[in-house]
Amino acid sequence: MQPPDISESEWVVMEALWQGAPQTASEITKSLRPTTNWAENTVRTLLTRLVEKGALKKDENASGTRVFSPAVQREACVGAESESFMQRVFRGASKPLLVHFAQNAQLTPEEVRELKRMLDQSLKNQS
Amino acid sequence: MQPPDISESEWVVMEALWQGAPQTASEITKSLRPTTNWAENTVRTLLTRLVEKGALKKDENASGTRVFSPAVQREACVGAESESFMQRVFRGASKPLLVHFAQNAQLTPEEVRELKRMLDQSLKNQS
DNA sequence: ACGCAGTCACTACAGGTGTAGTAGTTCCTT
DNA sequence: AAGGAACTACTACACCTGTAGTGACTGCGT
Repeated sequence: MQPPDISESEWVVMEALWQGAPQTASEITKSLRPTTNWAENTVRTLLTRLVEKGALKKDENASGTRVFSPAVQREACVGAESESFMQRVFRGASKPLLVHFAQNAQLTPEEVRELKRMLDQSLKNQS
Repeated sequence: MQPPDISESEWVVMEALWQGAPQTASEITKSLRPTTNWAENTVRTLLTRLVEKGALKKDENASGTRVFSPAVQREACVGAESESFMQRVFRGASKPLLVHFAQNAQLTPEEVRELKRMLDQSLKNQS
């Protein structure tokens, strides 16, 4: 079960549900309103499409209202998107990608230390 | 002049031209054939769209055949794509992004050393 | 002079996306 | 019981994308 392809607007909805599920359509709409200003029907359309794609599951709560929850893990989707992005823009090469982001990120010394530790770790786990 | 939005197939064509320009439509088609197997008309459509978007310029060579060259720099497009990817998938946070790719990349010890150097550099240049 | 190969601008068409609108059902309120 | 709010499934529609096909023009080889 590869994670399905999730479009930009759909990501916004998924994020809301990864942050807390299950939620009803109107709860999601309300929580997104400040940032997106989408009509409720827009959110509903996205929800429907995400269910069709298998990214969400639909259920009913005690009062008979539909509620939605993720059917795929955020990590899996992040992985898939990242992979396809790396292929497209960096021709699949992770080093140039890391170079690019390392140069453009404004990291604190603390974050740099942590990343360097992770890089060392990644060597060890490579066995 | 922000770099225009370039779709997945369009990237393939752009890469060919970033690698060497100017080129005619049939030259590009031939050089892409092994990997994409696209009909020449497919490539021509992509070229036309890229010219419309302002990503390519069209010109004529000595024998009157149209030739194409990039009108935007690869670096600019990579930057724009990277930014939008980071926003969408990592909510704009570069550290989690770097963590993700640092963990998943299979880097050689040499590459790790180099990256660590770059991270240090990025701290200094931040001033 | 004719036909074939290359080139070109147009057109095509289905599936995905962004962004809703409509119309029907249901339940709560007055 | 009637009106309105919430919910739902459908429908709409324009633009982007992937992937070509058509028909016209042209210059080269015979």
